[in-house]
Amino acid sequence: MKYWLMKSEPDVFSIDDLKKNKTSPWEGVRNYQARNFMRDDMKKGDIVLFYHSNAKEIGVAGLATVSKESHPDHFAWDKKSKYYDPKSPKENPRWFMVEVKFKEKFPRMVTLGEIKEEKSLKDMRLIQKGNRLSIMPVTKSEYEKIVKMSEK
DNA sequence: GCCAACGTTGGC
DNA sequence: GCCAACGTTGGC
Repeated sequence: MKYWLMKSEPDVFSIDDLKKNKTSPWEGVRNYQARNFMRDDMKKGDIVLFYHSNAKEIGVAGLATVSKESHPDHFAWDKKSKYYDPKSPKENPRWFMVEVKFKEKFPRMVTLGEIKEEKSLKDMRLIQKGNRLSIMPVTKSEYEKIVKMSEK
């Protein structure tokens, strides 16, 4: 089993939205590296740190699990979708997505500031300079540390 | 709203 | 294949 961090802008889709919907497709990823993680490496049951970016409060808001493995992002086929991409035809889809399922909302957010201050998390990809990846792998120990931080 | 750091596109 | 121009991400 693997661990992941997935970024979402809470104004668009927050941990509360996921809680309400129970499951959600992770549509709209239009970056090859992030796509490759979803398409090739994410397996059902993997755990996801749900991260709120571009918000008043930035950080890990809770947990989700992968409930459906990679399949074509059909929003790319929908001309009315903001994720429409004519370069991803049905016959040869370019973009893929997984489905995630709500697991829990942390009693309190583990903020980006706290993550930056925590020495044992200094190697997290999240806080490497210039990293804009919206989906990235997280180690087991990083995952466990963040869960622990959410508890106090 | 600003802007640094990327990633993508397209002309050559 | 190079690289300038452009678009996006995301913290502040």
